[in-house]
Amino acid sequence: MGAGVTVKDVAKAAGVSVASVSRALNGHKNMAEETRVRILKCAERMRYMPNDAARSLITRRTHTIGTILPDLHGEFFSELIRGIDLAARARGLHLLVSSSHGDAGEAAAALRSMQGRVDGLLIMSPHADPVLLRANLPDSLPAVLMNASAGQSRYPTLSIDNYGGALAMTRHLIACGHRRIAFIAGPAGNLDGDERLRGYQDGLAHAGLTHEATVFAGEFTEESGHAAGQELFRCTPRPDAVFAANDMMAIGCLFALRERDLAIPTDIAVVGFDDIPIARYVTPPLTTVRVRIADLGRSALTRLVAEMEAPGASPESSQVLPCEVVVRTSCGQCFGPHNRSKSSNRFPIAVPINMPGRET
Amino acid sequence: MGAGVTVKDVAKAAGVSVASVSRALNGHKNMAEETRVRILKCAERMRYMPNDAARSLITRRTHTIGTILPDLHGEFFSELIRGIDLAARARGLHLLVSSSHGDAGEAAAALRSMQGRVDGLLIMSPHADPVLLRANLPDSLPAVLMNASAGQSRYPTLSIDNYGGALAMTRHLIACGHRRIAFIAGPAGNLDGDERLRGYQDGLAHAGLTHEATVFAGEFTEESGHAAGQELFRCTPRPDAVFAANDMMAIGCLFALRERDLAIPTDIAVVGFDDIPIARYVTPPLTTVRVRIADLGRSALTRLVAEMEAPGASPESSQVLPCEVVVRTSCGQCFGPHNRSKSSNRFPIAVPINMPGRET
DNA sequence: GATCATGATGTAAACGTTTACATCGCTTCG
DNA sequence: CGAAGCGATGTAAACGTTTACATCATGATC
Repeated sequence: MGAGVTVKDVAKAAGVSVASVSRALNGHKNMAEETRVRILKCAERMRYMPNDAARSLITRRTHTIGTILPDLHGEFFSELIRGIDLAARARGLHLLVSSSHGDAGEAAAALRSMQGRVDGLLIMSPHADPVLLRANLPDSLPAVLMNASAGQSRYPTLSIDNYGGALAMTRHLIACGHRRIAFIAGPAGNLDGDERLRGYQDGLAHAGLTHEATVFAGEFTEESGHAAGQELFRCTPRPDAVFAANDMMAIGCLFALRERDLAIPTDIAVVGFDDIPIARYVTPPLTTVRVRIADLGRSALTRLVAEMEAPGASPESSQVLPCEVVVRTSCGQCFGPHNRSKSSNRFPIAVPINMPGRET
Repeated sequence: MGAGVTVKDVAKAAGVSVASVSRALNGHKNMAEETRVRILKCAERMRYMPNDAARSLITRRTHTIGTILPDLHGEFFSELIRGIDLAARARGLHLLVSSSHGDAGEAAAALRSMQGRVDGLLIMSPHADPVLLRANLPDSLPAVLMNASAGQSRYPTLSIDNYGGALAMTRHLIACGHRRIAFIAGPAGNLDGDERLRGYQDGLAHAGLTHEATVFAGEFTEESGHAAGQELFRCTPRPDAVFAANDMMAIGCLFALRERDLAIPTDIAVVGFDDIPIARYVTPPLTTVRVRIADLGRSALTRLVAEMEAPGASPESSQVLPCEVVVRTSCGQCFGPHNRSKSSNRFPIAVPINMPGRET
């Protein structure tokens, strides 16, 4: 008992037809109350559980949404999935996750294998270009892209305001009195990294500091940040601030500078991007740009559900989520407009750039 | 085109029967090579993608495993899912996640909704007692429990060696010369917390230090650790070491002690449990017990697959995963047997307790 | 009392696959 | 030449649901 109990079995036990069982289970209207409870009782007693595969086949609804992710490592994806799950759960949707697609072939296989298992797809993948999607996704399957290069796809796209965040952070550093601001870049070709670099460059340009720009190569890893930190000593004059394209590199850099006995932020300021949990616990606490990752996930799912309910209805297909500068102590004394009060180490002040996203 | 293309359509286009299409697609043996390629070409051209719901219905295989988790917050579940995903991917299995089951009813609903969608289940839930499982799971569905109170269920169970880890850490502290060792406990009734407490108590007992035991209440949160750290000043004589039941509390405690200008580890040692990523970045780097979370996930999945392939075959149904003490600097000078060399801040020495799990 | 609307229930088709079995044509061998 | 064997292919049933439609009893209406 348990497995293998079908509507048929329940029908026989209750002395009715399968149709009645189905109706009772799905709470249809035209039923004698007496029959309904009898059927329900039988189902309960027999530990009947509907087979969702069969149900999906006929209703063409799986109540499941799929997520295609490049990786599952680290706080970023953890948060992203959490945001998605939260929103999905609220709507009674299941979550099918697929990750670690090293190459386009794997990504394609992942896309195809979702066929018939999901009602919609949330996609974040470096390989998710329009042609791959076209070839491996039925036209009728709703999907939302996350963090892709926006605008070029027929799918709605959500992304982080990397440019705006980096611009704001650069301005903040300038407002703190820093002039020779170096940047540690992300891996070549990485879209997020490139946008952050652009924000940094424009921030300097707006202040007439283009000639001060110094860019170190980086790979988004702690090690590459550490290397950049050592590299930095070759510069004369030495920069008075370093802006890393993500927090892990900022932390690596921080350690490299401390190994050479530089005081942070007195001798040199260090700031990052992402606001991973670790950021507030290092010494000194890291000033950074907060990205509301869970919000990205939640928004993407919300957008997807809209698409599922009314395909192609929503006009604005592309959306950019705001970031915010989080001032802690690693950026030094602040005299800029953002500096409302001395910020606590452990309970940082969040400075909204645009409209802040809702808190999780 | 794309969606709605069925075997029937492909069959018509290729001028064969649906059976042949199915055979071609699934690579069966008895087929004329010429027919096969013609069918495959047609399928490709029409962008045919099999409907997995229909396939599952007839084959009774979903190639999907479900995970029931209490929550998705934080590094712990991120790592757990990663470990599971890694192992699942290697076997071509999909992952259906379900989380945040506040009460038994939600957990029950989650279990039932997995019916017909998964080939097996990985369950970690405080509500997953035998009777709930019995009522909501078909007898034939393989499942593996993670971190539950072992032994009382008919399902295989995997858990962390909380007791052994805490015991080893307590011994390590004693070996470092500490005597008045306080403990910050987990939330009341939490199984992991209770086991860690027991390990601490036995560790003291073995050294004849039972009279020195001091236990503070905690909730596994940074705040509760902070509170315990303040509480600690009331003790006379003051403890010379604090062992928190998890890292977040250890960190909260660390900050509380520093706020009162105690030097760590000179004035007082602080150690934790879990080895979350933050642990190595705080100042001073935290000595802690490493739990191989991803390994837990991977092992659980491996065990589940074994169960799926040969139900009830494996004799040993319960398994405990080892932990290891990670010596950094927050525990002070070590003269114990574990101390092979002065450990680096950022590249800690791992000290195996039993047999260390494989590295990810 | 015949007609009709109404509400409860049953019958059977449909969803898109896989696969056991039947069929057919060919080769091979006696 | 006919039987047997075999390989390629087609036919149809099965998986467990949902649901359009048919049926049937009941009571109301004229």
